[in-house]
Formats: sequence, C-alpha cells, structure tokens
Amino acid sequence: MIMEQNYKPAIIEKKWQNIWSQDKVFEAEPDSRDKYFITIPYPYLNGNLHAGHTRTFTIGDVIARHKRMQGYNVLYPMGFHVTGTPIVGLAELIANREPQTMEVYSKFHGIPKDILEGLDSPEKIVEYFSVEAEKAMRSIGYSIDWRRKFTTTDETYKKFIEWQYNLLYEKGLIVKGSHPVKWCPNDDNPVEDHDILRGEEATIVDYTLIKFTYDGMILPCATLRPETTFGVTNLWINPDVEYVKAKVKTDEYEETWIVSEEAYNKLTYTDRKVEFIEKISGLDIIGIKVKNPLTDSEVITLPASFVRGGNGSGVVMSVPAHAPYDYLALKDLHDKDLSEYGITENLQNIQLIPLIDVPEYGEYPAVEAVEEFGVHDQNDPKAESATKMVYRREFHGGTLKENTGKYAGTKVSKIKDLLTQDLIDEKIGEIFYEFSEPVVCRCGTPCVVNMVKGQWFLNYSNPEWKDKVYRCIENMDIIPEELRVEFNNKVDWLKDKACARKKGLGTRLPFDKDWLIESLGDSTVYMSYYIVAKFLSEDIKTEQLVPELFDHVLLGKGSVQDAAERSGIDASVIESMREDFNYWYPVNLRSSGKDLIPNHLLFFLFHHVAIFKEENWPRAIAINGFVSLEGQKMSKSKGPLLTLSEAVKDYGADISRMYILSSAEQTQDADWKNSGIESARRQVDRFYHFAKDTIDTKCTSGACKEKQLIDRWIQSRLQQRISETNEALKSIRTRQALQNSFFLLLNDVKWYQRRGGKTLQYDILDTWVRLMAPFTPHICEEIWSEMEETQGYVSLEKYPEYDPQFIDRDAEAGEELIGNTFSDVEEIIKVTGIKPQKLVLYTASQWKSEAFKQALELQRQGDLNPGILIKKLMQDPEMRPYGKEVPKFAKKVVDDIKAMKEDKFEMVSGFDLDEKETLKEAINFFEKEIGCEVQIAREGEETYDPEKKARFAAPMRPAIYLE
RNA sequence: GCGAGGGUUGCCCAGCCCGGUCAAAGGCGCCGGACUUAAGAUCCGGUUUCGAAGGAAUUCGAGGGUUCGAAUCCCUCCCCUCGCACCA
Repeated sequence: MIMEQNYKPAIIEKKWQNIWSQDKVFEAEPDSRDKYFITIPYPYLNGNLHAGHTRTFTIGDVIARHKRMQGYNVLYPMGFHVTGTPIVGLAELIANREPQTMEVYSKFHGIPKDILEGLDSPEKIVEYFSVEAEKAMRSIGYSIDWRRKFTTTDETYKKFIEWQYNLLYEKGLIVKGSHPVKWCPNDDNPVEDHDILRGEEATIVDYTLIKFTYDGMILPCATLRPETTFGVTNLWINPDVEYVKAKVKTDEYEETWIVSEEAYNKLTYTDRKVEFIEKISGLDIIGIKVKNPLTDSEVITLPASFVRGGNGSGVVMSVPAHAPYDYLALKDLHDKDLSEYGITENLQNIQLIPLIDVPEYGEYPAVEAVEEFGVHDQNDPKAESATKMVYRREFHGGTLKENTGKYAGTKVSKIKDLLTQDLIDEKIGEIFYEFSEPVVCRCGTPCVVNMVKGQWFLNYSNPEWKDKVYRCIENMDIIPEELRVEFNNKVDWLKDKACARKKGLGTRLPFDKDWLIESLGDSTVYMSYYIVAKFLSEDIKTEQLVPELFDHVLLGKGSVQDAAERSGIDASVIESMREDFNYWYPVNLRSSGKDLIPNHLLFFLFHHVAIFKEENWPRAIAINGFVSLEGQKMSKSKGPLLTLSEAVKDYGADISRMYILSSAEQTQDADWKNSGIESARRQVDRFYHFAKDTIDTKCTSGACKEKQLIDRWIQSRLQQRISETNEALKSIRTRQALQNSFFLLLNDVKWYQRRGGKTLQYDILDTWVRLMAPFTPHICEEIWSEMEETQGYVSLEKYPEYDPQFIDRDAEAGEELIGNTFSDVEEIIKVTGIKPQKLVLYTASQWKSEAFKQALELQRQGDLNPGILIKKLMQDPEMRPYGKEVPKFAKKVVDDIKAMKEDKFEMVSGFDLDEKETLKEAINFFEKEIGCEVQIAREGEETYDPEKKARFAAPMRPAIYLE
C-alpha cells in the first residue's frame, strides 16, 4: 500500500485500532519478562470523558507504551466508577427534564436529545456512559487490556468490596462514632454545598468548651485556644443578651448549664440531650465568682457588650495577657462605676496572667501589641490586627510557661488537641462545633451543626495505621518529588472518615446492611481486582466469590484446596489467579490528577498498607495538573466542556494526544486552546511528510555507507535526543519528552537536510518513528508498516536507547564551527548591507591553535592563568616569532576558557579536526547559502587578504572577509 | 488563617537545585523573504534597544544583600493559582 498524499488521521487511526484489537496486541499475560503494572483512576460516569480525563489517561498510556517498548510486560487496565449519589441525582434531573441539565448534556456532552431523554434511571446512565467511555478511549488509541474492565456496581465487584470491608472491620479499622454535619433545622436534613444560600465557604470549626462552675451550675466558655484557660482573669457576659438555664445530659453525666439562648438552640442539635429550665438575664450572672476548672482559682464575671449570643456559648473567657480585646475591655472598665452590677471591688487589682513565652514579646504580648499598633480601645479596628499578630506569633513560636504545669515547654502549635483530650478525660471540657461563618440554607433557614450518630468511620487517625502509610510513602517514588512533603502533610492532617451513606449506588456494609459503603471507600484497592476480573468472564458465579477465595488469591492465606472447596471453583483456576496476582502486583505506578491527592490517593495508600503485605505496597505515584478550556474552568454539570470524543473527531487521536502532552508539564495546569491544537496538527503533518518523502524515495539504511561530517553529526545529535526523551519519560515529563523527541529533533533534521545530509535519512526515520510511537501511535504504526526494512508493530518494537558509541564530539564541534561561522557572516551582511561578491574565511594560524591547546591542557590541570600560560608559550621556540601577539592572545584565551561550562569545555578540548578542512567540507553549503564565491584559507599562509582580516582569526572562530 | 505551587523577553513556557558561552531553549503569534498564477502548506530570516564587520547597552514580580560576576544564592515585601473533607 502506498501512503496517502495527505495525512488523514481518521482513516489511519480507525484502521490501526481495529488491527490492535483483532491481534490482541495489548492483552497482557504473565511471562518471563519483567512486568510493569500501571493504573490511572477509573472515571466516574456521570458524563462523558472530557479534556481532563484525556490528559491523565493519555499520560498513563504514554508511560504504558514507553515501558512496553522498553521490554516490560505492561498491564494497563480500566474500569468504571459509578457508586455514590451523583448518578442518582443526574437520573432525577433528567427524568424531571431540568432545563440546565438537558442543555448541558446535549450541548456539551454531545448526547442526542432522544437518547438523553431516555436516561432517566441510574442503570441506564451507567450503561450508556460506560459504552461511550470505552468507545472514546478506544478512539484515542489507549493500549488498554479491555478484558479486565468492570463497573463498581457489578455483583462480582460487590463481593470483592464486602471481602475488603469485612477484613478492615476485623482488623478494627472501622469504628462507630458521631460526626458533625451542616444541617438545616427546617428541612430536617443535611445540607450539601449546592443547597447553601449563604456561607458556601463556611467550615465547621471545633471549639473547646471549658466548664467554669458556679453554685453547682456550669458556665461553659467556647475557645479555640484552650491553653489560655491557664491565664483567665475573668469571664465576659453581655448584660443585654438573653441566657438560658438548661439541663444537659449525655451518657456520662447530667449537668445544669447556663448559655446564651442561641447557644442553647445549637446544643439541641448536638449529641447531648438538653432540657430547658428557665430564661435568665445576663445581668443575673454578672458580678458572680466562678471557678476555673483547670486552675481551681475563682474569677469574677464582668459585663461586656462585645460578647455575642450567637457566637460560641455566649460566655467568654478573658485572657488579657494574650488577647488584646480582653486587655482593652478590662482597661475600659478600670474607671467605670460598676455598682449597678453589684461589683464594688477595684478592677485595677486584677493581675494579668501570662502563660506563653514567645520570642517577639516580653511578659504581656497583648499589652505590647496594643501599644505597637496604637490601638485606642476595643472598638478600634486596629484591635483586630493586633489580635491577629499576637495569635500568629504565639501559635508559631510560642511555648507554654511554667504555670501550665505538666504542659510547660509544649509548643502552642501542638497543645490544642492534647489539652482538649485531657480536659475531656477529666470531664471539665468538651468539643463544641460551630461554623466559621453563618450558613443559610436555600430555604432561608439558618443552618446549625448537627451530630450524626451511629456513623461508621474508617479509623484513619489511628497512629499505627498512619505510621505504615508514612513508611510506604518513604519507599515510593513520588513524581514530582516536591509533592512528597504534601503527601506527608495530608497523612498527618487526615482524621477519621465517615465511610457509610444512606443514599446512592454501591455496596452495603457487610456487617451493617442499613448502610452503603461510601463511594471513595470502595475505590482503594481495586487495582487487584483487575487481575481477578479477567477470570470472571468464564463460568464463575457471583456466589462463588467467597472470602476464602480472595484471601487466598490476594493475600496468599489458606490453601488452594480450601479455597476451591469453599468456592466451588477449580483449583487450577484459583492457582492461575494467585499466580497472576503474584506476577502483576504491586502497582508500579498510579498516575492521577492533583485533585485526588487529599482523598483518593491517600485512601489508596491507607487501604493498601492495611490489607497487603509490604512487598505489595504501591511503588510510585505520579501527579498531573488540570485542564481548562480557553482559560475557563471546565464543569461537567454547567459547561464549558470538551469531550474526548469530540476532540478526536475534530482533530484526530494522535494530534489530540500530542497537543495535550506537550501543552503542560507535570503539576502545571494546561489550557486547551483552539489555536494550540491547530498548530499541533501542522507539526504532526510535517512529521508525516518527512516520512512520506523518505518512503516514496525508497531510501534504505545508510548505516553501512561512508559518512560525511554532517552524518556523524546527526547520529550524535540523535543519541542526545534519545537520552533526553528517556530521561524525561522516567519522571513523566511528557512536555520535555516531546520537546526532545519531536521539536528539537525536527530542527536537527532540518539542519541536516539543509547541510545536504542524505545518507542517513532512512535511519533517522527508523529511530524517529520508534521514538514518537508512545505519543502518536497510529501515525507511527502507519509509517512503520510502510517502511522498506521493517516488520511487526512499532508498538511492540524496541524503544530507542542511548548508545554512546554514536556520540561524536568532533562532528558536533565541527558543525558548531560551521554554524557559528555562518551566522557571523549573516550578521555582517545584515549590519553592513553588503551584497556579497566574495567570502574568505581564515582559520587561526598554527601557533594560535597550539596556544589554545596548551591553555586547555592547563585548565584541565586546574592552574590556568595568563601568567603561567604566557610563560609556558614563550619557552617554545616556535612561538618566538609571534612574541608580540602572544600575551594579548593568551589573556583572551584564558578569559574564554574560564567562562566555559563543563560540557562546552569537553567538546572544545575533544575537538581534533583541522578547522580549515572542516570548513572546506562545508564550502558548497556556504556558497549555496550566501550566494557567492567562497574561499577558505589559513592565517599566515599566502592568500587573498586585502583588508588584513586574517590576523583576527582565533581557534574555533575564523576571521571573515566579505566584499 | 493553614498547607502546597507559582510570578522569565507579545503569549505559552524552559532555565533556577549545581552562579559565568543567558538577550536567555522550544512552541505560538507577528513582520520580512524564497517557492507558487494565487492562497495554504513548506523552507529561510527577524521579533528589548542601538550598531555600515561578527559588537554594545538595558532586562528575568519589587526592594535590599552576598560575589570579580546573579534569572540562578540569602533576606524583606507584593501578587496569582490550588486544597482545607465526608463531595466525587
């Protein structure tokens, strides 16, 4: 078959996809080769695959193809994620013909209207999008082993998930507890982010409640800094706020609390039982003496208008040594007559109690900050700045003083959780949740924090579990390496996670069937399921997937016979499953978008270390950035969106791949632009035409023919491009890889042809096609099949590898001499405006070359300086005749050499060609390019030199005469 | 606020770890030229400023500092993006 005149991606791509599929080229089976198991997170099917998927999946495919060509047995599988609520929600929206959804899914997801209207149940949605997703991934040429695909609602997969959750439960890693959620009292339901009218940004903050006591009752103070309880001098009560006396009951106690009315309402939503007793005025509890439960000291309650009933409990601790507001408020009361509150004592006698040492301040940070900022009183806006400054400095640099007893010396940044836990244990403190800002539901009702009780949690805060994860990360490659610290931070930050839901698709918790397993929790170790999945197409029934089977296949527990007996599956089949697992596991690389770091990837690690032996823990994680569309964020539910299939339809698979791979590196975000992909089209086109030209002219390998300087040069260059490409792919830098394998190499090829290179054209193509195959596999397959001396699939060929024997420093230095000389000539022509009639190039005379060599030699020995060089040169009788010029030349040479970087120095000192001969070889090139007669001469020889230019010649820098 | 990443020549971005050939790779855009009946594609050149001999001057978020020498190292500041959870 003859290659088409013009590059027609659609035809070529379809053709090769069919051939790969028919020939099962990417169906991986264990064999004697080393294996490489690469996975990317399966897509969630509430829409079609888009440009974001295109990036992550294509990166995965490039690595898979690269490793495969490097001789690894590569497994790149794929499945579909459908568990959770969004698909259920989408089905409802479609069933209700919700206008925006219908618009977005027909316009951006490209679903024909009649089909879209039929997608009114979760099952139909899953069916439709799984078919579309597979079609899309095949259309872009991913080298996926499709025999292993599955959907997370498959009954067989549910068996696998049940097995996993039972295992975690047995290991005590799933525990029951309560957790706070945003709650609308009117709807009597949790509010999700899109149900929120105001306060979308709000987070749930955990305050510590300190139980001050008075006359058998409790005045709880909410604080974010429980350690300051040691420094409390008084409490603040707002005389204008309504307070409530109430009975508060938990499993452990029954107490009487006094809190603001609003706080009382909030308490009714917590996991405490509260019973209203009576309303009281703030006035009633001002001027009383309460007991600090931590220090047992008695402090007075004082009036303060800044206390808000809606904030915390409405009772506030005052720590004037460290809180500017408290200090200011207290100072304001100094001269006030408080007899109306029944307070007669002199407040000036209240002593500030410092409890934190911080380098920036002395005894009383709040006092210093107030002076530093020049704050007048508590209503001065500068009070806020002073507060922030004190808090920040204390949090980062502060340690607790002696008066904090056993906590003395603890860093402020570490004290909160520690102390709060102790307070809870001693029953003098509790946790109280509150929003960081008010939250209002869509229905207009202010939301509260509600405790959901009896919730199942994955016990991620378990320190032993975390330690294993840290160890796992330590032994993994994190690509790029800078993110390692981020992973460790996130492990540190991770708390217990609710792992069960009432709504959505998924698997029921095997030990509590009222609950569904949360959808991120069922996607943590499924990479092992790909290995099992291959066997399930045979006649294995769902019921046969008993725990003993998974125990044996995935963990090596129990005997084959036992597993066979329990499951009723042939022992031989179970044995192959086990062998396959042993062969493919662990995961060599999981490549993913950066949005999954704090969730999926973390859980992926946690569950692996919990379930598998250390030898089966993941080996590497790679991270890539997002994709935007012409500068706009994509959105599945609102648009804009570019689907994978639309990109392939409009531009072709190879061009789309090339574009997305070259537009951004690693964690950088990519912006998909029309103008960008248009130019990618032209690039691929150039490659096609170079190949076509080579094939049409029926050239064959010139490897055995005699080589010119330029041939040796391109061979050498090619090796560098190969080396750089392989290096870049090693750390998943696809942009850098393409930069070398395509753009820079293309420029090299252009120079090669311009310089008249011909002999190695076929050999260049041979290497180039293999080099490009992971990126643009279809066009490479097509070219490969048309080349004279090739056979088989380029997808399975050997990837080019760096071969130092082709590195040719002489040729590179020679070409550099020619190139530099040529651009110097061009610049002279440009600056002078001369229309060249004749060009003479004078290479440096013998003595200069000799001096240069000696200078290089001295540099190598490490003692190059002008003095030594001149001395050494002048000892040489051959140099004597040039005695006047030597010192000046020597100085210049020394400067030049000193400024050289290592590889430049290596290249220059390795140069052993005769410059005159080198330029002579390129004389045709100069004549063609400059368009005039060219002579090459050497300084000092009898030659045409009307303007005495020859004397400016230096090694690697010939003098130039133009007329 | 906390954590992570980033600000380079019209744009996208490489270089920064390991200071010197860095006016700074590559791509895009734009300008000019060649080819062509023409357009496109392709190829060549230019794209901070000055320059009638291959040169020089000023640049790498801002300001300081270290150094013979800084886009690269140190300090301070400004600005941008992302994550902060029970949602996939």
